[in-house]
Amino acid sequence: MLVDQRRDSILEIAESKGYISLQQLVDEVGASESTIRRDLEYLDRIGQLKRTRGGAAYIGDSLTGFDDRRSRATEEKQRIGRKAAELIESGETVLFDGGTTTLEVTRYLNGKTLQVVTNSLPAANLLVGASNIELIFLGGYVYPKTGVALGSLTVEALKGVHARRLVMSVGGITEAGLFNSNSLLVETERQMMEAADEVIVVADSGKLGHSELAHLCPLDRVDRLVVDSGITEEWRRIVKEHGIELIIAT
Amino acid sequence: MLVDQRRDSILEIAESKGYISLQQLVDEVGASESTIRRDLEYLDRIGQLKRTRGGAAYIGDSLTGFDDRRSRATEEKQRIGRKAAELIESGETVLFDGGTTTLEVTRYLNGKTLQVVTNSLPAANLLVGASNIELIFLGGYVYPKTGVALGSLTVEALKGVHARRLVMSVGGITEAGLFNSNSLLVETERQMMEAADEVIVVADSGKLGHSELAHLCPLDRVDRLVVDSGITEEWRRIVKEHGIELIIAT
DNA sequence: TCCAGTTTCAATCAAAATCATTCACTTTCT
DNA sequence: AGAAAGTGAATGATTTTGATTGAAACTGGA
Repeated sequence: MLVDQRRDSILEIAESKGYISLQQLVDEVGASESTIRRDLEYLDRIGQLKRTRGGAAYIGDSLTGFDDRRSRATEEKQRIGRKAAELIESGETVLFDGGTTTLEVTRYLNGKTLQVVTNSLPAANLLVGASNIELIFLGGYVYPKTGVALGSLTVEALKGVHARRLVMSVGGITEAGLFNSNSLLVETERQMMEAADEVIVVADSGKLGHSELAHLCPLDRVDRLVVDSGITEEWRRIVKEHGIELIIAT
Repeated sequence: MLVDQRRDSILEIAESKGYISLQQLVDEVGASESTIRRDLEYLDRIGQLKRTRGGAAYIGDSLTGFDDRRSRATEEKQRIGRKAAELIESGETVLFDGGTTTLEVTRYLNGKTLQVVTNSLPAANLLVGASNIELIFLGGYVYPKTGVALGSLTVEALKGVHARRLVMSVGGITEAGLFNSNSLLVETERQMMEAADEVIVVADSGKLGHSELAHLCPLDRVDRLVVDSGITEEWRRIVKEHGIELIIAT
């Protein structure tokens, strides 16, 4: 086994368990104690591991902050994501905004050949490796909490873009329309709606009837709404009255 | 068997396995150890493989690509990164291009209050959480291998940007100037140089004397060069002759 | 607290693996 | 034929490895 190979496997084991004892590594990797010792020393020196007495601890990267949102996505959001992804066809250009529900949609694009335009750093991370996806990132001021690019740079970049569909999540929906918590975000999303032929809103049913700080647009700007089965009869009626195609993820 | 044929098959085997030992190659290819050795040396020199003791590692998008947690930077690159980070002062606006050495610089910005502009997805991931850093991402077509935004969208976005310093890595440096492997990348980097007052190039000493496909700019466009201590006497002289401040990371 | 027993560590060394270099031989092209 | 380039084997140098050793750091009981 090659040196780098061995060190990679040490890192992998360390990453999966968080902490790993030297003896355990000797057993699993199959090298001598001395060698493992030297490897740990090296990996500590280059800052990949923290050497401790009797073993080593993995140093998590700060960017894992995004990753653990994956686990926190509820089953509903996943179902909504899968259902919404079915609406997207190979060969299209699709716009994705930030938001955890939208992110779930990108997880289910597997295999589709797409041109994806997004201002969401987590979404970009998810898609950048995929060989069949051409990824265009909308630059701008990156909002620290959510990793979404916003502001005038983003709006300007959007003016040069046109897409078949926009997949968007919102903070709240009332009869007055869609809402979000941040006015910069709303400004960017408005421009996204301009740039897309069809607007698909993904939202869990808890968002219905809930309003937030900034008003985004009236309901009839939405073409399709993907929501979980918790939607009330009344809201089904309202949605239909506004000419929105209602898609329920079961 | 023809030379190129043999080298192709080496690459193929390396790609499929990620790592490959020299002995394994001797067995599978059927050439002598010396020949394989020479082939690996060649393939390393032209940047298709990374030669390691006992074998070689494939360079490319066989894995998820740029996932920086897995690809460990060498000690040299870390030292260069730390040294270059010292050149940056709180309160400044700094441009970072893609590249693994540049990425190392961003790791050592801790504590500094900065406005950071970058087209590198890995760099953005690293910095997005930092409370004292205002992050502006330059959008564009995201190049899958490296996670760097390139192309006309990026160039356009750069036209609206001005920064105190640019930190840039390159593929090769000769007396004719700086080189990189990708002409789209070069185009973007040229615009970055336009947008910055001071150009800092970070490179390990192996890049010196090495040329690549696309010519970026002549040497005298560089203000400072941060390099490891492996730099030869001759290159020290050349660098100084072109009025570049040489900074050696020890 | 102290002590004895245990675990872990750093340093050292010889064996093994890998490497760079050299050289004789073959092939290819002029 | 003769030069140039490629190949494979042999050589000694270098690096890595695994075992050994005594020192240092922990542990639990008195």
